Amino acid sequence: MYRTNTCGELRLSDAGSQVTLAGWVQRSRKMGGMTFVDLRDRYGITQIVFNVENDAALTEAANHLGREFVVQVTGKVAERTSKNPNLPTGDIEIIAESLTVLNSSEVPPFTIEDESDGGDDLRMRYRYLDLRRAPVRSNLELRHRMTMEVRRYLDSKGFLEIETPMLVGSTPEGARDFVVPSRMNPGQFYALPQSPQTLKQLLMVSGMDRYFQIVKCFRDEDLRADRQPEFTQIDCEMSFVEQDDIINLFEGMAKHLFKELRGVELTESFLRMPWADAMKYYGSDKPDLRFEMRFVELMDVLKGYGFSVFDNAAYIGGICAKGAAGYTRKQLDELTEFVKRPQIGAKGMVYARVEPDGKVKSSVDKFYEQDTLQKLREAMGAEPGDLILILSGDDAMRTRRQLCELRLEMGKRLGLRDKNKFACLWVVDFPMFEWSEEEQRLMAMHHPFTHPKDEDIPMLDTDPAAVRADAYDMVVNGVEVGGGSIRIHDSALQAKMFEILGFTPEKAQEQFGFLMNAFKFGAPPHGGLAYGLDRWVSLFAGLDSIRDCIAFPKNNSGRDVMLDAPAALDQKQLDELQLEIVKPEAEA
RNA sequence: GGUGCGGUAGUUCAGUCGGUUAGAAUGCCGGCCUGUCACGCCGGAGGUCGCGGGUUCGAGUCCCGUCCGCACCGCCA
Repeated sequence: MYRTNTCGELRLSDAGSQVTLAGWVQRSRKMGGMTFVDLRDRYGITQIVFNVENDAALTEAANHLGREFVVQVTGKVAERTSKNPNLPTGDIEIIAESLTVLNSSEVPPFTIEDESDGGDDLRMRYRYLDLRRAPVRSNLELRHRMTMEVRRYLDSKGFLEIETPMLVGSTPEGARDFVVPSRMNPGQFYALPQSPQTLKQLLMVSGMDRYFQIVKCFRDEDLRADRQPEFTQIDCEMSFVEQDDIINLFEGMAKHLFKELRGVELTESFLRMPWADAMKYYGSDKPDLRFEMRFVELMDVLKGYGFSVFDNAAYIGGICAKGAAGYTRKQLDELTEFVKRPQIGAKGMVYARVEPDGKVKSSVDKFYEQDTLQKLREAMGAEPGDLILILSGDDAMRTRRQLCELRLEMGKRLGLRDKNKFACLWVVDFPMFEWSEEEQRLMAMHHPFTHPKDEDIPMLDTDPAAVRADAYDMVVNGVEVGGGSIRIHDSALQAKMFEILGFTPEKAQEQFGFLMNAFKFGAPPHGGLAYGLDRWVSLFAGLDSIRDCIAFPKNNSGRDVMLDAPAALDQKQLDELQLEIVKPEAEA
């Protein structure tokens, strides 16, 4: 037996008992005649004490322990003469009687402590060491508890967890696929699923009725702090349901998770905001509602006074930052620089302070009389001490997106984006399509299996761009944590959808014939939703990047720096797969 | 595909206007120390300044290219 106890469980009540612990040497402190060793495992840290008065040879052995040595220690639990209130085990220590080095260790390349001295890249290279650190481990523990709670909740609602294949066919719509060559079918390729979308719909045709799966999905697109090429979805589908049924059930799950994992009791129903409102008032389909600061459109108020920037604008919008009238010229210049950054792209920013006496002082005072500025103040609902920030532009949608960035920045600066506050909502009534400049055609905004709103179906022929869908996203603190839709279950409507998306009937049959065929055999009305597990865990743990809750994540360029993948294949493997690497001419 | 920031000791970083032997902290090694828990004290070792080229009497520093990392835009049905 390697151990009788873990390094996290012994307390004062255990004093006097003989125990054996095993773990890693976190650190040792040599005091001359005595040596303290902090022994660490998954469960905590326990102090071991060696004393020359008890055993000189054993103490000498302890003095040669290095960081991260794996050791086994037997001894008596004793009350400490000086306790450490920072450790759960801080009231006791183990008076060592024997010491076995189970394995030595090289000096780790970074310190394995809560606050490591290692940079991201180095820690990823040695991720197995990084995972020894308590903060990283606790993220994985939270992730584990989350999947357990998801299974518990969905099982209680009658859901079946069913696995779907990882080797599937490539789909033309949507993200790029990771592809896998087939040795037995030379020249042909599987694709890894971007999501089990069509398969779960087929499970509904099979009568499975309530399905879920905690499943890896793969998308060969560029990465971000919140985007990995492989990520985990909580993928769900239900039959004989309307949008409200799905929203209610998964809102229930969200509340369950908040309660179990964060101890946050959410009693109110989540706000349901039409997509058009989200864009109009927040410039985003995933508004952060931890703070209000709604957009106010100011075309009627500010246009036509000779300020050409506004007079020529297709959109003028403002936000009101409560209590920020004291912003200095430097701070305002910083904000102007912020919105002018290339990735935001605004031309400039107009500001107006409401002074204690109610007068409005703006950066465009020479164009506007005080009574016009008072109309501005009224429109914005601004009070003395408030700061009004205004952006304008010749493209309403683009200007709203810029204003959205400014709003989020102001929210951050005013401390309104508290990681311990949670604002949940559903964004509903998404447009069915969006225009793709690159492809010069309509693309499905959600996916091509999404059911249009019944009342908008007639517009599929006349004005498809105006058609709304039975699609919904759950948004928490400005993060899209999940989304779904009611699906088309009628093969004729599905065929029409493909037609609008520019598929020929032959192409649609080739790519999605299996689905449309299945729909001919009694497909039930159905719909579903997928939650992004990594994003939920990041949200609950207050992480800046989903990498921190993934055991072995990829870096910014999609590489696994620990495994050094991806890598070239041996010629033998290439031959077997009948693949040929064509090098660029410059290299040949 | 694009933009920005970064790459100097094991690690995290500083390094002025281009100028002597490239520094600090921490870690590591050795010594001292019997109540530490970020122990303390003394001493020591440790550098391809990412790589290649250029400018210059002289480059960690300036220029060009390139590789790598991070953030973002495009992209992500």
